[in-house]
Amino acid sequence: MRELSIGEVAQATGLSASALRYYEKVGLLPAPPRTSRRRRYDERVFGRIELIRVALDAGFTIRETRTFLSGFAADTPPAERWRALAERKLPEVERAIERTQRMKRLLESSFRCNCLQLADCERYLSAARRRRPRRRDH
Amino acid sequence: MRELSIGEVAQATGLSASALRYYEKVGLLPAPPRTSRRRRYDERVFGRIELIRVALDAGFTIRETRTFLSGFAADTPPAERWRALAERKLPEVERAIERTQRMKRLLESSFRCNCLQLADCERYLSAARRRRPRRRDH
DNA sequence: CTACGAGTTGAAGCGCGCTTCAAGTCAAGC
DNA sequence: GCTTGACTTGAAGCGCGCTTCAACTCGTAG
Repeated sequence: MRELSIGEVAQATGLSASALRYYEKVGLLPAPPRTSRRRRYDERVFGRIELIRVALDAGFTIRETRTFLSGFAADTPPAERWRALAERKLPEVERAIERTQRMKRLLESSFRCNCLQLADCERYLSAARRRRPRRRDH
Repeated sequence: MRELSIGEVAQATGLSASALRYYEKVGLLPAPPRTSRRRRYDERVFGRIELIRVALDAGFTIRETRTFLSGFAADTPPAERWRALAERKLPEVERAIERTQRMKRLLESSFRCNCLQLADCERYLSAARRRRPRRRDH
């Protein structure tokens, strides 16, 4: 079984060496054995990295990904662990979708005003504010 | 025309006083006159703040918002300036939408595997990697 | 006189996922 | 013996939009 340097793993996965070191530091990747301080990976690291990428691509933070990979309930099958974490994550992602869609709508539709100067917009909005109820949604 | 303290403006807009000071520092809000160092706003600040909120809500960064508010082409009407900036911003926001939607799909659909242990997933993925072409989309 | 509360400033901190830097280590090739 | 190049480490930096902090200044009320 061929051993790989960090550079080779980086090359093969498209990640940077510094990212791999970082993943190790934060506990996503197990620390591989070393030969005169240099990391020597074996091929199984690719599976692990794939898992990490899927989790991060799905929007999980490093911390959440670590929970998935090495956290609680090691006896529960991965698919079920994923489902549990995903269920908790979903609302957040859905809010993100809505937010970005709102942003798109705002970009496309806002400022139909005919003001010739920003100052006119400002005066108009200040005046409108006195007539309308104020709302903050955040 | 009533003068307002930073606290009153904060209260009325739902922003924090520190955010208002920050907006002033980065050039989104003009520096109001001061009475013994304290900011004294007049009502027109509300129009300005409304403009800022719309721009930030639409996804513009502080820098872009500043460009919109006080940047180039002061002779061009606001609506047109907005359109120009929005057009440049749209692709980015659309990418964000697609990204979050991909995240949602990943959360919902991934990990249909039947592995009982993560290690099984890892081995499976490492093996799959040897058989399939590798792709990195980022 | 004293205490309080709301304001002031510049600098530092935060969370996130890395990257970058400085300074060193090591093996192989010439 | 010297250079090269890939690696090592811990610490600091980044971009973003603020927040938080320490130390100070005022005006007013009691």
